[in-house]
Amino acid sequence: MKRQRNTRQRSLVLKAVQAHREHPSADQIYLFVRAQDPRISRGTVYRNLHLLVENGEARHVKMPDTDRFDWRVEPHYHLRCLSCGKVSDVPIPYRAELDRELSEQSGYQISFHCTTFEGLCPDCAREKEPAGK
Amino acid sequence: MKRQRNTRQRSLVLKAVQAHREHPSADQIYLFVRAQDPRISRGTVYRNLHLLVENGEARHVKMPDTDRFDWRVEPHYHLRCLSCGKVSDVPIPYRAELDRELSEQSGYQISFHCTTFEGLCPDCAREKEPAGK
DNA sequence: CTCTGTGCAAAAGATTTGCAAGGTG
DNA sequence: CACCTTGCAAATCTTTTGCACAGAG
Repeated sequence: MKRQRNTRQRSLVLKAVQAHREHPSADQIYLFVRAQDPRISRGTVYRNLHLLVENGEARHVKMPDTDRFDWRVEPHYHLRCLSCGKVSDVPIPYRAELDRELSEQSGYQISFHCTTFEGLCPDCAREKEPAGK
Repeated sequence: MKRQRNTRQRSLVLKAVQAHREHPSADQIYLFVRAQDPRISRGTVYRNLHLLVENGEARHVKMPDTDRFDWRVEPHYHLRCLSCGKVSDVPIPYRAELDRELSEQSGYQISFHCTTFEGLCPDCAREKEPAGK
């Protein structure tokens, strides 16, 4: 593995990821970090985000709109509001046995699985219901 | 709902989706259809793919690399090879009770969930193993 | 005829990359 | 001082869109 250096930019990006609980996008991280270092570039933020993910210090979460990043690295499921796009963690525990089960059935070496629930959050549901329609 | 017309391009796109079992990307569909109608444009293919999805005649599958389309519209899980990118259907049945369970726990109106397993397909696993690391 | 759909090309986003200069170990 | 990193800008890649014209009903 290539020897990595501790740069100011790198640690700013890591702190930014850890400071967010709302599963921020790369661009949100960029804007957040840039508030502390106006010279930082998007390229640097993207490069460092990928490094953090490779190092296991952050997690990459694929979402229909944009990719997001998560300070929680242990496997867990996500919940996304179809209306406002908000992403939250899901209280249902990760089912590792599914990976084993499918490995046997399919012959694949399954590493993990990602589950994302989609629906309306309470706020958005309230907004659409009342009118009765 | 707006009245839709039956155009040659539209049915070509639908047939193209139904002709594929490997979860093709929009661009693969475009190339496939263009072989039959060299004048068709990417815009038209994208527009028709979205219409088919809205009409419930095809399904949109989000993947880490590119979005893909699936002729099977009933809910089911997917399996993707981390090495070659191949996507297959998973024999494990869709668990609708999770949506109900999470709806109660979270207060969201959950519509559905997507699960994608990732790992090495038998071919790619064989390619990496033998040398014994 | 009327209005949806198409083709083309430009626009839009998000992310990646080449390169010279900078900064870390 | 070697070489990993950064900034900047240009390049990609995928998908979307504006508009005048074509064609389905």
